[in-house]
Amino acid sequence: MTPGPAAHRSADRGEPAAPAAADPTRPRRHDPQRRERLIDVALGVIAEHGVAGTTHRRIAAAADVPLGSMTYHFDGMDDLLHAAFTVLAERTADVFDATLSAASSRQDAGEAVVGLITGTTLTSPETMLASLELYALAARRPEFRTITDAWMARSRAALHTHFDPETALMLDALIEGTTLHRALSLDPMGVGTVRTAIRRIVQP
Amino acid sequence: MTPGPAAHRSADRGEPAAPAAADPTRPRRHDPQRRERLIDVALGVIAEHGVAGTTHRRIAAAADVPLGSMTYHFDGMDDLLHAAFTVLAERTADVFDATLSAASSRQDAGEAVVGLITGTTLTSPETMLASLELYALAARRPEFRTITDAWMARSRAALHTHFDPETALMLDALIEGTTLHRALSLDPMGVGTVRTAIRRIVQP
DNA sequence: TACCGATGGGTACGATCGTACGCATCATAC
DNA sequence: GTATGATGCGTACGATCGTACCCATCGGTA
Repeated sequence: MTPGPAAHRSADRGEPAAPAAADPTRPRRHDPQRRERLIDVALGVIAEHGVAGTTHRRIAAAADVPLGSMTYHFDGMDDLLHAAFTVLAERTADVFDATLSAASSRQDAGEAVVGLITGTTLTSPETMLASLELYALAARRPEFRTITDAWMARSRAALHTHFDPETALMLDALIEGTTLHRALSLDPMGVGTVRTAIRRIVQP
Repeated sequence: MTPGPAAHRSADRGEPAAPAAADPTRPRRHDPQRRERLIDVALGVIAEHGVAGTTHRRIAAAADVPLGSMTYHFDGMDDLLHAAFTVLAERTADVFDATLSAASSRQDAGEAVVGLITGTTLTSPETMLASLELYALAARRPEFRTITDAWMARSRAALHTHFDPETALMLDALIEGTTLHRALSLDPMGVGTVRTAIRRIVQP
């Protein structure tokens, strides 16, 4: 047995297999980072097709790797989803953290939040779509809750450096609802309204 | 051809079929409302397994009807999802409408919103889980947007009778974010915090 | 340089799914 | 009472999926 990163609990079926007549036009590739690349591609597939439409084959095709590569790098679909959503949460939280820690005043922080909501980094279609899928998954399956918990904890901590705990909680909820509505609504609320909402929530 | 409610664009394969030797212990049932019941059961299945895990067989088993009944009453999976989510949105909006129209003052309306958020009707696990699935689906597929659009329009209209348009928008977003966080968080924010947030948003 | 484990690559298998029928039987309109 | 269409029921088919292999071939280390 060849234990890959995602070691299988193997159970031989003792079957023959056709010789792997490698396509000469497609030589073997040296591809470190393949796992990381697969996670990236997986996030795109999740955003486009939802968890419901995310399959090993679809990801493999999108990443241009053979199907077998999926089972080598990931110990099943759940492991793949967990890895992908973890990356999503960490990336997003990193941006959130960095932006907020760059703010030097309470007013700056408020405006930074407005920028995050109305900007295109945190609320890109792909990020929003994948986040929604994560929420739906985490709400149903506790083993994915750790991802959202850590994410929310980081968000609150970042807000905490500028606002009192209760305000941070309310602000976090407002951010969530605003980004969600902006993603779903045909005519999303404008920047001015977002700014007004933030100001009302953070006032002493 | 027997055109059912969900007429098939039939294409005969000209195959024989085994005689339907009905199980004598399970006589044929007279079951009007079956379609409505299937929609109800489908919402439960969606909440429990997500759209990803929602299958005709699973719903049929949960509703204790034969598999064939699914294709008779619904013209495919999308039709089923559309019907189920439409019912979800209308039911939820009905409760929202009724509760808000019962409020006679601005203060009453604010307190009614607090009650909706912290109560158990609008934010039951099943409703929240199914709603999240709808959001994720609608964000990705425009043909489901009509459901969320109508839902959001009704919510805003209901809030509109008590608050100015901009406040209604902000309040709607806050409600969304708060219910979402309460559903995902391990220790959801308390009633007091919710009330404070609502008051801050609706202040003139 | 000679190994050898880590990685790349192809494919088969069993399970499950959506769907489409064919037939049986009831409710209802006449 | 009888015809007839709506509805209930069971099952087969082709597609697709997750997964588990087997084999080939590199890269790094001894």
